[in-house]
Amino acid sequence: MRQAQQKLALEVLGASGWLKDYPAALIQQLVKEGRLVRLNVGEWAQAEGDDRSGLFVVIDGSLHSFCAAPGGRAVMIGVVGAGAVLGHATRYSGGPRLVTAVCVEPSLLLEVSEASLERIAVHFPEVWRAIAGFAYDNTRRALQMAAEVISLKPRQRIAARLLAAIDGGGLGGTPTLRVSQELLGEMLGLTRKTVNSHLCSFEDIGLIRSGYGHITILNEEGLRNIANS
Amino acid sequence: MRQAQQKLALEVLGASGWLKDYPAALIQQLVKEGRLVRLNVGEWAQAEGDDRSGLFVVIDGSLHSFCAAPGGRAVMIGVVGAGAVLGHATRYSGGPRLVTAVCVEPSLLLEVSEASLERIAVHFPEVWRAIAGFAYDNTRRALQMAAEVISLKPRQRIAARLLAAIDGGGLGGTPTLRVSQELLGEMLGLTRKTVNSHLCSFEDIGLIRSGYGHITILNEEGLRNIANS
DNA sequence: TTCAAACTGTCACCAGAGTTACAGTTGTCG
DNA sequence: CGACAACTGTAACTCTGGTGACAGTTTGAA
Repeated sequence: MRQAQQKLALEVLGASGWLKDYPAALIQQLVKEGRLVRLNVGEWAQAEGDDRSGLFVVIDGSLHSFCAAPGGRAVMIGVVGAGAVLGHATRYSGGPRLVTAVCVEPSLLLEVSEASLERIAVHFPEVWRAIAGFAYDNTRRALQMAAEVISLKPRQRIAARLLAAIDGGGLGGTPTLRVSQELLGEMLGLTRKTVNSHLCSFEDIGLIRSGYGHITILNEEGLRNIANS
Repeated sequence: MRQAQQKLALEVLGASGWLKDYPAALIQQLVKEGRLVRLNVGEWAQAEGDDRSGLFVVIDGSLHSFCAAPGGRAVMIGVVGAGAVLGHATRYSGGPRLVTAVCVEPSLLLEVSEASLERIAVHFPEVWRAIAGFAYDNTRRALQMAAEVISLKPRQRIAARLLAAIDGGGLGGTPTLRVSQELLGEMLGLTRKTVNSHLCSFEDIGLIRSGYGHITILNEEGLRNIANS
Protein backbone atom coordinates (compact mmCIF):
# COMPACT_ATOMS: atom_id res chain seq x y z
CA MET A 1 0.00 0.00 0.00
CA ARG A 2 2.55 2.50 1.14
CA GLN A 3 4.81 1.10 -1.57
CA ALA A 4 2.20 1.73 -4.20
CA GLN A 5 1.63 5.25 -2.95
CA GLN A 6 5.31 6.03 -3.05
CA LYS A 7 5.54 4.66 -6.53
CA LEU A 8 2.65 6.86 -7.58
CA ALA A 9 4.30 9.86 -5.94
CA LEU A 10 7.49 9.23 -7.88
CA GLU A 11 5.55 9.04 -11.10
CA VAL A 12 3.55 12.17 -10.48
CA LEU A 13 6.59 14.21 -9.48
CA GLY A 14 8.56 12.94 -12.43
CA ALA A 15 5.81 13.93 -14.83
CA SER A 16 5.19 17.34 -13.30
CA GLY A 17 6.46 20.32 -15.20
CA TRP A 18 8.52 21.85 -12.46
CA LEU A 19 10.69 18.78 -11.82
CA LYS A 20 11.01 17.19 -15.19
CA ASP A 21 14.45 18.65 -15.88
CA TYR A 22 15.90 17.65 -12.54
CA PRO A 23 17.73 14.46 -11.61
CA ALA A 24 15.71 11.46 -10.56
CA ALA A 25 17.75 11.34 -7.38
CA LEU A 26 16.29 14.67 -6.31
CA ILE A 27 12.78 13.40 -6.88
CA GLN A 28 13.48 10.25 -4.91
CA GLN A 29 14.84 12.35 -2.11
CA LEU A 30 11.70 14.48 -2.06
CA VAL A 31 9.52 11.40 -1.77
CA LYS A 32 11.79 9.92 0.87
CA GLU A 33 11.87 13.03 3.01
CA GLY A 34 8.24 13.85 2.42
CA ARG A 35 5.26 12.51 4.26
CA LEU A 36 2.27 11.06 2.44
CA VAL A 37 -0.98 12.45 3.73
CA ARG A 38 -4.41 11.11 2.92
CA LEU A 39 -7.28 13.56 3.07
CA ASN A 40 -11.00 13.04 2.92
CA VAL A 41 -13.64 15.21 1.36
CA GLY A 42 -14.01 18.49 3.17
CA GLU A 43 -10.65 18.38 4.91
CA TRP A 44 -8.32 21.31 4.53
CA ALA A 45 -4.88 20.74 3.17
CA GLN A 46 -3.81 24.15 4.26
CA ALA A 47 -5.48 27.27 5.40
CA GLU A 48 -4.71 30.72 4.20
CA GLY A 49 -2.49 32.45 6.69
CA ASP A 50 -1.38 29.08 7.95
CA ASP A 51 2.18 29.31 9.08
CA ARG A 52 3.20 25.72 8.72
CA SER A 53 6.02 25.97 6.28
CA GLY A 54 6.69 23.45 3.59
CA LEU A 55 5.32 22.19 0.39
CA PHE A 56 2.29 20.14 -0.55
CA VAL A 57 2.27 18.26 -3.81
CA VAL A 58 -1.01 16.78 -4.96
CA ILE A 59 -0.38 13.13 -5.83
CA ASP A 60 -3.93 12.03 -6.38
CA GLY A 61 -7.41 13.44 -6.13
CA SER A 62 -8.36 17.09 -6.37
CA LEU A 63 -8.87 20.14 -4.24
CA HIS A 64 -10.54 23.50 -4.57
CA SER A 65 -8.41 26.49 -3.79
CA PHE A 66 -9.64 29.75 -2.33
CA CYS A 67 -8.09 33.10 -1.69
CA ALA A 68 -9.26 35.94 0.52
CA ALA A 69 -10.40 39.27 -0.82
CA PRO A 70 -11.03 42.38 1.26
CA GLY A 71 -14.12 42.19 3.43
CA GLY A 72 -13.66 38.59 4.45
CA ARG A 73 -14.87 37.29 1.12
CA ALA A 74 -13.48 33.98 -0.02
CA VAL A 75 -12.88 33.72 -3.74
CA MET A 76 -12.53 30.40 -5.40
CA ILE A 77 -9.38 30.40 -7.47
CA GLY A 78 -9.49 27.08 -9.15
CA VAL A 79 -9.35 23.34 -9.05
CA VAL A 80 -6.00 21.70 -8.48
CA GLY A 81 -5.23 18.12 -9.40
CA ALA A 82 -2.34 15.70 -9.51
CA GLY A 83 1.05 17.33 -9.95
CA ALA A 84 0.04 20.70 -8.57
CA VAL A 85 2.03 22.30 -5.78
CA LEU A 86 0.43 24.17 -2.93
CA GLY A 87 2.28 26.71 -0.88
CA HIS A 88 5.94 26.49 -0.28
CA ALA A 89 8.79 27.33 2.02
CA THR A 90 7.34 30.26 3.85
CA ARG A 91 10.09 30.96 6.30
CA TYR A 92 12.43 32.23 3.66
CA SER A 93 10.03 33.39 1.09
CA GLY A 94 8.35 35.91 3.18
CA GLY A 95 4.81 35.06 3.95
CA PRO A 96 2.04 32.85 5.09
CA ARG A 97 0.19 30.66 2.65
CA LEU A 98 -1.76 32.39 -0.03
CA VAL A 99 -4.59 30.00 -0.54
CA THR A 100 -6.88 27.70 1.31
CA ALA A 101 -7.29 24.30 -0.27
CA VAL A 102 -10.21 22.00 0.42
CA CYS A 103 -10.48 18.41 -0.69
CA VAL A 104 -13.39 17.63 -2.96
CA GLU A 105 -12.55 13.99 -3.36
CA PRO A 106 -10.38 11.67 -1.31
CA SER A 107 -6.86 12.80 -2.08
CA LEU A 108 -3.27 11.93 -1.48
CA LEU A 109 -0.74 14.68 -0.84
CA LEU A 110 2.98 14.64 -0.34
CA GLU A 111 3.99 17.03 2.40
CA VAL A 112 7.59 18.17 2.39
CA SER A 113 8.41 20.26 5.41
CA GLU A 114 10.70 23.22 5.48
CA ALA A 115 13.24 21.22 7.45
CA SER A 116 13.16 18.45 4.87
CA LEU A 117 13.78 20.94 2.12
CA GLU A 118 16.80 22.22 4.02
CA ARG A 119 18.13 18.70 4.32
CA ILE A 120 17.56 18.01 0.67
CA ALA A 121 19.24 21.27 -0.27
CA VAL A 122 22.46 20.12 1.35
CA HIS A 123 22.94 17.56 -1.39
CA PHE A 124 20.73 19.14 -4.03
CA PRO A 125 20.95 22.91 -3.78
CA GLU A 126 19.08 23.07 -7.07
CA VAL A 127 15.90 22.16 -5.23
CA TRP A 128 15.50 25.87 -4.64
CA ARG A 129 15.75 26.50 -8.31
CA ALA A 130 13.01 23.97 -8.90
CA ILE A 131 10.89 25.74 -6.34
CA ALA A 132 11.54 29.06 -8.03
CA GLY A 133 10.34 27.32 -11.16
CA PHE A 134 6.92 26.38 -9.98
CA ALA A 135 6.57 29.67 -8.15
CA TYR A 136 7.03 31.27 -11.54
CA ASP A 137 4.36 29.04 -12.96
CA ASN A 138 1.94 29.94 -10.23
CA THR A 139 2.64 33.60 -10.88
CA ARG A 140 1.93 33.13 -14.54
CA ARG A 141 -1.41 31.53 -13.89
CA ALA A 142 -2.44 34.13 -11.36
CA LEU A 143 -1.49 36.97 -13.67
CA GLN A 144 -3.32 35.40 -16.54
CA MET A 145 -6.39 35.07 -14.44
CA ALA A 146 -6.23 38.68 -13.31
CA ALA A 147 -5.73 39.89 -16.86
CA GLU A 148 -8.72 37.91 -18.06
CA VAL A 149 -11.05 39.14 -15.38
CA ILE A 150 -9.99 42.72 -15.92
CA SER A 151 -10.20 42.91 -19.65
CA LEU A 152 -12.72 40.35 -20.82
CA LYS A 153 -16.44 40.61 -20.88
CA PRO A 154 -18.42 37.82 -19.26
CA ARG A 155 -18.91 35.80 -22.41
CA GLN A 156 -15.24 35.86 -23.37
CA ARG A 157 -14.27 35.34 -19.76
CA ILE A 158 -16.25 32.15 -19.48
CA ALA A 159 -14.70 30.79 -22.66
CA ALA A 160 -11.21 31.72 -21.52
CA ARG A 161 -11.72 30.11 -18.15
CA LEU A 162 -12.96 26.87 -19.63
CA LEU A 163 -9.83 26.73 -21.76
CA ALA A 164 -7.57 27.56 -18.84
CA ALA A 165 -9.20 24.88 -16.75
CA ILE A 166 -8.57 22.09 -19.20
CA ASP A 167 -5.03 23.35 -19.61
CA GLY A 168 -4.39 23.20 -15.87
CA GLY A 169 -6.48 20.09 -15.41
CA GLY A 170 -3.36 18.12 -16.09
CA LEU A 171 -4.55 14.68 -17.00
CA GLY A 172 -4.61 15.31 -20.71
CA GLY A 173 -7.41 12.79 -21.01
CA THR A 174 -11.03 13.79 -21.47
CA PRO A 175 -11.43 17.53 -21.31
CA THR A 176 -14.22 17.45 -18.76
CA LEU A 177 -14.55 19.84 -15.87
CA ARG A 178 -16.26 18.72 -12.71
CA VAL A 179 -17.60 22.08 -11.71
CA SER A 180 -21.13 23.28 -11.19
CA GLN A 181 -22.29 26.40 -12.96
CA GLU A 182 -22.66 27.99 -9.58
CA LEU A 183 -19.00 27.43 -8.77
CA LEU A 184 -17.89 28.51 -12.19
CA GLY A 185 -19.76 31.75 -11.67
CA GLU A 186 -18.11 32.25 -8.33
CA MET A 187 -14.69 31.78 -9.86
CA LEU A 188 -15.45 34.30 -12.58
CA GLY A 189 -17.21 36.93 -10.55
CA LEU A 190 -20.48 36.30 -12.34
CA THR A 191 -23.86 35.07 -11.26
CA ARG A 192 -25.06 31.62 -12.03
CA LYS A 193 -27.69 33.03 -14.31
CA THR A 194 -25.13 34.76 -16.50
CA VAL A 195 -22.94 31.69 -16.63
CA ASN A 196 -25.89 29.51 -17.39
CA SER A 197 -27.16 31.55 -20.30
CA HIS A 198 -23.75 31.71 -21.94
CA LEU A 199 -23.13 28.02 -21.40
CA CYS A 200 -26.45 27.28 -23.03
CA SER A 201 -25.48 29.40 -25.97
CA PHE A 202 -22.13 27.61 -26.20
CA GLU A 203 -23.95 24.33 -26.14
CA ASP A 204 -26.30 25.48 -28.88
CA ILE A 205 -23.39 26.05 -31.21
CA GLY A 206 -21.76 22.77 -30.25
CA LEU A 207 -18.75 24.05 -28.35
CA ILE A 208 -19.49 22.24 -25.13
CA ARG A 209 -21.82 19.77 -23.57
CA SER A 210 -23.03 20.59 -20.11
CA GLY A 211 -24.48 18.13 -17.68
CA TYR A 212 -25.27 17.89 -14.03
CA GLY A 213 -22.21 19.25 -12.25
CA HIS A 214 -19.84 18.94 -15.16
CA ILE A 215 -18.94 20.45 -18.51
CA THR A 216 -17.33 18.71 -21.45
CA ILE A 217 -15.34 20.71 -23.96
CA LEU A 218 -16.08 19.63 -27.51
CA ASN A 219 -14.46 22.36 -29.53
CA GLU A 220 -11.43 24.12 -28.11
CA GLU A 221 -10.86 26.14 -31.24
CA GLY A 222 -14.34 27.58 -31.13
CA LEU A 223 -13.95 28.55 -27.52
CA ARG A 224 -10.65 30.17 -28.29
CA ASN A 225 -12.30 32.25 -30.98
CA ILE A 226 -14.87 33.48 -28.53
CA ALA A 227 -12.26 34.23 -25.90
CA ASN A 228 -10.27 36.21 -28.43
CA SER A 229 -13.21 38.04 -29.92
CA MET B 1 28.95 58.41 -11.49
CA ARG B 2 29.16 54.69 -11.96
CA GLN B 3 30.33 54.52 -8.36
CA ALA B 4 27.28 56.41 -7.17
CA GLN B 5 24.97 54.17 -9.17
CA GLN B 6 26.52 51.04 -7.75
CA LYS B 7 26.19 52.43 -4.27
CA LEU B 8 22.54 53.15 -4.92
CA ALA B 9 22.06 49.65 -6.28
CA LEU B 10 23.55 48.15 -3.14
CA GLU B 11 21.24 50.23 -1.01
CA VAL B 12 18.13 49.38 -2.96
CA LEU B 13 18.87 45.67 -3.01
CA GLY B 14 19.72 45.67 0.67
CA ALA B 15 16.44 47.37 1.50
CA SER B 16 14.28 45.21 -0.75
CA GLY B 17 12.15 42.61 0.91
CA TRP B 18 13.39 39.61 -1.01
CA LEU B 19 17.06 40.04 -0.12
CA LYS B 20 17.00 41.50 3.31
CA ASP B 21 17.68 38.20 5.06
CA TYR B 22 20.57 37.26 2.83
CA PRO B 23 24.26 37.97 3.35
CA ALA B 24 25.63 41.28 2.16
CA ALA B 25 28.21 39.36 0.15
CA LEU B 26 25.44 37.94 -2.04
CA ILE B 27 24.08 41.40 -2.70
CA GLN B 28 27.52 42.69 -3.57
CA GLN B 29 27.98 39.79 -5.93
CA LEU B 30 24.69 40.55 -7.64
CA VAL B 31 25.70 44.15 -8.21
CA LYS B 32 29.15 43.11 -9.35
CA GLU B 33 27.89 40.54 -11.83
CA GLY B 34 24.96 42.66 -12.94
CA ARG B 35 24.93 45.37 -15.54
CA LEU B 36 23.45 48.78 -14.83
CA VAL B 37 21.12 49.89 -17.58
CA ARG B 38 19.73 53.36 -17.99
CA LEU B 39 16.39 53.66 -19.75
CA ASN B 40 14.54 56.69 -21.02
CA VAL B 41 10.82 57.32 -21.08
CA GLY B 42 9.04 55.00 -23.45
CA GLU B 43 11.79 52.41 -23.66
CA TRP B 44 10.93 48.84 -22.90
CA ALA B 45 12.78 47.04 -20.18
CA GLN B 46 11.47 43.74 -21.41
CA ALA B 47 8.77 42.59 -23.67
CA GLU B 48 6.32 39.87 -22.88
CA GLY B 49 7.44 36.67 -24.50
CA ASP B 50 10.95 38.02 -24.60
CA ASP B 51 13.34 35.15 -24.23
CA ARG B 52 16.31 36.96 -22.81
CA SER B 53 16.77 35.24 -19.54
CA GLY B 54 17.82 36.94 -16.40
CA LEU B 55 16.60 39.35 -13.83
CA PHE B 56 15.88 43.08 -13.85
CA VAL B 57 15.84 44.94 -10.59
CA VAL B 58 14.51 48.48 -10.62
CA ILE B 59 17.07 50.67 -8.90
CA ASP B 60 15.55 54.04 -9.63
CA GLY B 61 12.63 55.48 -11.55
CA SER B 62 9.43 53.69 -12.37
CA LEU B 63 7.84 51.56 -15.05
CA HIS B 64 4.38 50.49 -16.02
CA SER B 65 3.84 46.78 -16.42
CA PHE B 66 1.45 45.13 -18.81
CA CYS B 67 0.27 41.61 -19.36
CA ALA B 68 -1.50 40.09 -22.33
CA ALA B 69 -5.04 38.81 -22.18
CA PRO B 70 -6.75 36.74 -24.85
CA GLY B 71 -7.52 38.63 -28.01
CA GLY B 72 -4.33 40.63 -28.11
CA ARG B 73 -5.50 42.95 -25.38
CA ALA B 74 -2.83 44.49 -23.19
CA VAL B 75 -3.82 44.91 -19.58
CA MET B 76 -1.96 47.26 -17.35
CA ILE B 77 -0.97 45.42 -14.22
CA GLY B 78 0.63 48.09 -12.16
CA VAL B 79 3.37 50.56 -11.53
CA VAL B 80 6.71 49.24 -10.38
CA GLY B 81 9.29 51.31 -8.59
CA ALA B 82 12.64 50.94 -6.88
CA GLY B 83 13.25 47.50 -5.41
CA ALA B 84 10.88 45.68 -7.70
CA VAL B 85 12.05 42.69 -9.69
CA LEU B 86 10.98 42.05 -13.24
CA GLY B 87 11.13 38.63 -14.82
CA HIS B 88 13.68 36.09 -13.85
CA ALA B 89 15.67 33.10 -14.87
CA THR B 90 13.53 31.78 -17.65
CA ARG B 91 15.66 28.95 -18.84
CA TYR B 92 15.04 26.87 -15.77
CA SER B 93 11.79 28.21 -14.65
CA GLY B 94 9.89 27.28 -17.66
CA GLY B 95 8.70 30.23 -19.59
CA PRO B 96 9.13 33.50 -21.35
CA ARG B 97 8.60 36.74 -19.51
CA LEU B 98 5.17 37.38 -18.18
CA VAL B 99 4.97 41.11 -18.44
CA THR B 100 5.98 43.98 -20.61
CA ALA B 101 7.48 46.89 -18.74
CA VAL B 102 7.65 50.40 -20.12
CA CYS B 103 9.57 53.26 -18.57
CA VAL B 104 7.48 56.24 -17.56
CA GLU B 105 10.39 58.22 -16.18
CA PRO B 106 14.11 57.91 -16.74
CA SER B 107 15.05 54.80 -14.82
CA LEU B 108 18.00 52.78 -13.74
CA LEU B 109 17.82 48.99 -13.81
CA LEU B 110 20.22 46.30 -12.74
CA GLU B 111 20.26 43.48 -15.23
CA VAL B 112 21.55 40.15 -13.98
CA SER B 113 21.81 37.61 -16.75
CA GLU B 114 21.08 33.94 -16.46
CA ALA B 115 24.78 33.18 -16.80
CA SER B 116 25.60 35.58 -14.01
CA LEU B 117 23.07 33.93 -11.77
CA GLU B 118 24.69 30.58 -12.47
CA ARG B 119 28.06 31.97 -11.54
CA ILE B 120 26.69 33.50 -8.38
CA ALA B 121 24.97 30.25 -7.48
CA VAL B 122 28.31 28.46 -7.39
CA HIS B 123 29.25 30.35 -4.25
CA PHE B 124 25.77 31.30 -3.11
CA PRO B 125 23.31 28.55 -3.99
CA GLU B 126 20.78 30.34 -1.82
CA VAL B 127 20.37 32.89 -4.58
CA TRP B 128 17.72 30.56 -5.97
CA ARG B 129 15.92 30.60 -2.70
CA ALA B 130 15.91 34.38 -2.81
CA ILE B 131 14.46 34.22 -6.29
CA ALA B 132 11.78 31.82 -5.13
CA GLY B 133 11.08 34.39 -2.47
CA PHE B 134 10.23 37.26 -4.74
CA ALA B 135 8.41 34.95 -7.10
CA TYR B 136 6.21 34.10 -4.15
CA ASP B 137 5.66 37.78 -3.55
CA ASN B 138 4.71 38.37 -7.15
CA THR B 139 2.28 35.48 -6.95
CA ARG B 140 0.73 36.94 -3.86
CA ARG B 141 0.17 40.28 -5.50
CA ALA B 142 -1.25 38.76 -8.67
CA LEU B 143 -3.61 36.53 -6.72
CA GLN B 144 -4.74 39.40 -4.58
CA MET B 145 -5.45 41.42 -7.66
CA ALA B 146 -7.45 38.64 -9.26
CA ALA B 147 -9.42 38.06 -6.08
CA GLU B 148 -10.28 41.73 -5.84
CA VAL B 149 -11.48 42.03 -9.39
CA ILE B 150 -13.54 38.89 -9.09
CA SER B 151 -15.30 39.60 -5.86
CA LEU B 152 -15.44 43.35 -5.40
CA LYS B 153 -17.81 45.80 -6.92
CA PRO B 154 -16.33 48.79 -8.68
CA ARG B 155 -16.47 51.11 -5.71
CA GLN B 156 -14.79 48.67 -3.34
CA ARG B 157 -12.39 47.68 -6.05
CA ILE B 158 -11.15 51.20 -6.56
CA ALA B 159 -10.60 51.63 -2.84
CA ALA B 160 -8.77 48.33 -2.61
CA ARG B 161 -6.55 49.17 -5.53
CA LEU B 162 -5.58 52.54 -4.12
CA LEU B 163 -4.54 50.81 -0.92
CA ALA B 164 -2.63 48.11 -2.77
CA ALA B 165 -0.83 50.72 -4.82
CA ILE B 166 0.53 52.63 -1.86
CA ASP B 167 1.52 49.34 -0.28
CA GLY B 168 3.51 48.33 -3.34
CA GLY B 169 4.67 51.87 -4.04
CA GLY B 170 7.66 51.09 -1.95
CA LEU B 171 9.01 54.47 -0.97
CA GLY B 172 7.06 54.71 2.23
CA GLY B 173 7.07 58.47 1.90
CA THR B 174 4.07 60.44 0.69
CA PRO B 175 1.22 58.14 -0.29
CA THR B 176 0.72 59.70 -3.70
CA LEU B 177 0.03 57.76 -6.86
CA ARG B 178 1.13 59.16 -10.16
CA VAL B 179 -1.62 57.64 -12.23
CA SER B 180 -4.29 59.20 -14.37
CA GLN B 181 -7.88 58.22 -13.82
CA GLU B 182 -7.85 56.78 -17.29
CA LEU B 183 -5.02 54.44 -16.42
CA LEU B 184 -6.53 53.52 -13.09
CA GLY B 185 -9.68 52.54 -14.91
CA GLU B 186 -7.71 50.42 -17.31
CA MET B 187 -6.04 48.59 -14.46
CA LEU B 188 -9.35 47.92 -12.80
CA GLY B 189 -11.37 46.98 -15.83
CA LEU B 190 -13.57 50.04 -15.46
CA THR B 191 -14.23 53.08 -17.58
CA ARG B 192 -12.81 56.43 -16.75
CA LYS B 193 -16.26 57.73 -16.01
CA THR B 194 -16.90 55.15 -13.35
CA VAL B 195 -13.51 55.71 -11.77
CA ASN B 196 -13.99 59.43 -11.90
CA SER B 197 -17.34 59.48 -10.20
CA HIS B 198 -16.17 57.25 -7.36
CA LEU B 199 -12.97 59.24 -6.91
CA CYS B 200 -15.03 62.41 -6.68
CA SER B 201 -17.18 60.80 -4.06
CA PHE B 202 -14.07 59.70 -2.12
CA GLU B 203 -12.77 63.22 -2.32
CA ASP B 204 -16.06 64.59 -1.05
CA ILE B 205 -15.74 62.59 2.13
CA GLY B 206 -12.09 63.50 2.55
CA LEU B 207 -10.48 60.13 1.82
CA ILE B 208 -8.31 61.30 -1.03
CA ARG B 209 -7.26 64.37 -2.93
CA SER B 210 -7.13 64.02 -6.66
CA GLY B 211 -5.20 66.28 -8.96
CA TYR B 212 -3.97 66.36 -12.49
CA GLY B 213 -2.46 62.94 -13.08
CA HIS B 214 -2.09 61.98 -9.46
CA ILE B 215 -4.02 60.94 -6.40
CA THR B 216 -3.08 61.52 -2.79
CA ILE B 217 -4.36 59.22 -0.10
CA LEU B 218 -5.48 61.13 2.97
CA ASN B 219 -7.29 58.48 4.95
CA GLU B 220 -6.20 54.90 4.59
CA GLU B 221 -8.57 53.69 7.25
CA GLY B 222 -11.56 55.15 5.47
CA LEU B 223 -10.56 53.53 2.22
CA ARG B 224 -10.10 50.23 3.96
CA ASN B 225 -13.61 50.48 5.31
CA ILE B 226 -14.98 50.99 1.85
CA ALA B 227 -12.92 48.15 0.42
CA ASN B 228 -14.19 45.86 3.16
CA SER B 229 -17.81 46.96 2.96
C1' DT C 1 -37.51 3.24 -2.65
C1' DT C 2 -37.94 7.55 -0.90
C1' DC C 3 -36.54 11.92 0.38
C1' DA C 4 -33.64 15.87 0.82
C1' DA C 5 -30.01 18.39 -1.14
C1' DA C 6 -27.80 20.14 -4.96
C1' DC C 7 -28.06 21.60 -9.56
C1' DT C 8 -30.04 23.51 -13.92
C1' DG C 9 -33.34 26.33 -16.63
C1' DT C 10 -36.03 30.49 -16.82
C1' DC C 11 -38.55 34.82 -15.75
C1' DA C 12 -39.47 39.96 -14.73
C1' DC C 13 -37.34 43.84 -12.85
C1' DC C 14 -33.89 47.35 -12.36
C1' DA C 15 -29.54 49.29 -10.66
C1' DG C 16 -25.37 50.47 -12.30
C1' DA C 17 -21.73 50.44 -15.51
C1' DG C 18 -20.55 51.18 -20.45
C1' DT C 19 -20.87 54.38 -24.43
C1' DT C 20 -20.36 58.67 -26.70
C1' DA C 21 -19.72 63.28 -26.63
C1' DC C 22 -18.19 67.85 -25.31
C1' DA C 23 -16.38 71.61 -22.45
C1' DG C 24 -12.94 73.24 -19.37
C1' DT C 25 -8.38 72.68 -17.16
C1' DT C 26 -3.51 71.63 -16.60
C1' DG C 27 0.92 70.53 -18.25
C1' DT C 28 4.52 70.47 -21.83
C1' DC C 29 7.33 71.21 -25.64
C1' DG C 30 8.82 73.95 -29.15
C1' DC D 1 4.45 82.57 -24.80
C1' DG D 2 1.57 79.98 -27.61
C1' DA D 3 -0.28 75.79 -29.43
C1' DC D 4 -1.13 71.14 -28.52
C1' DA D 5 -1.71 67.08 -25.96
C1' DA D 6 -3.27 64.96 -21.97
C1' DC D 7 -6.37 65.00 -18.31
C1' DT D 8 -10.65 65.91 -15.56
C1' DG D 9 -15.68 66.86 -14.98
C1' DT D 10 -20.21 65.97 -16.61
C1' DA D 11 -24.48 64.60 -19.08
C1' DA D 12 -27.99 61.64 -21.70
C1' DC D 13 -28.84 57.19 -23.31
C1' DT D 14 -28.37 52.22 -23.63
C1' DC D 15 -28.16 47.79 -22.18
C1' DT D 16 -25.79 44.19 -19.88
C1' DG D 17 -25.61 41.64 -15.98
C1' DG D 18 -27.22 41.30 -10.96
C1' DT D 19 -31.32 40.23 -7.89
C1' DG D 20 -34.71 37.29 -6.20
C1' DA D 21 -37.81 33.77 -7.06
C1' DC D 22 -39.69 29.41 -8.62
C1' DA D 23 -40.17 24.99 -11.13
C1' DG D 24 -38.14 20.88 -12.79
C1' DT D 25 -34.26 17.54 -12.76
C1' DT D 26 -30.42 14.72 -11.07
C1' DT D 27 -27.89 12.68 -7.41
C1' DG D 28 -26.90 10.26 -3.42
C1' DA D 29 -27.75 8.90 1.14
C1' DA D 30 -31.16 7.10 4.49
